[in-house]
Amino acid sequence: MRKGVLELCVLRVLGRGEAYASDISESLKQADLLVVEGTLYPLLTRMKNAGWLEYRWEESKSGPPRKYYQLTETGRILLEALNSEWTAFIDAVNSLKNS
Amino acid sequence: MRKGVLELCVLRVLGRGEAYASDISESLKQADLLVVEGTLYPLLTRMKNAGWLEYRWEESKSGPPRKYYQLTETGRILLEALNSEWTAFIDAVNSLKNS
DNA sequence: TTTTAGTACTATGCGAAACAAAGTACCAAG
DNA sequence: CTTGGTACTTTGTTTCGCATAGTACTAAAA
Repeated sequence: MRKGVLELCVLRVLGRGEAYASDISESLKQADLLVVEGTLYPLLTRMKNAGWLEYRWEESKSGPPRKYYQLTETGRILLEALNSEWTAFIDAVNSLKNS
Repeated sequence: MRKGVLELCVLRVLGRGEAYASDISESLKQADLLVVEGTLYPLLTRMKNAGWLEYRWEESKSGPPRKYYQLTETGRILLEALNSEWTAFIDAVNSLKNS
């Protein structure tokens, strides 16, 4: 059911500031949106390749270095666009209830 | 973005009474949800095979006979379940906005 | 009567997305 | 130097929306 909406979710999370995969995963989890590694990592790569995200490496004290992602200008514009699309979509689906 | 939600849409339309493919297509179109033949027919077949829908043939005066679909009991139960899932999902995604 | 147009359903194949599973690599503690 | 935890990568599978082409039935035009 959530297919295609995860992009919006990731954009919304990153709209609050930069984060690396585990941060994002944790945010989604707290919103009751469970996303597994095999979904999140390829998704982030796709979004980066599309020019919506960029990242910088940062060393970690407890493990390998992390990719900290943040929105690009394009990503910010897309976020606004998807926000509108999302509300329009909800309205469309909900208009089918009853009547 | 609408992946996996089309099922719910079709269930909602059929929740209002039996209909054949073109009826359903028209209802979705009026809700601003454009669905093409190549999507709708396989979807109806999948849902029928899953036991959520059943159909009866009816002759038409202007063309080949039509499959009039209606919800099965299983389909009605699923509709209720997906309605709940849908609102929960909306809440989850919207909880990511701001904060 | 044969052809054409419109409607309804079927069949095949493609591409993208979510996911599972296994693997690589880095670090710290024992 | 092995073990466990963390972070990212790679590969393959399944499902779903969609495009495309095809079959079949009816009615009206040529």
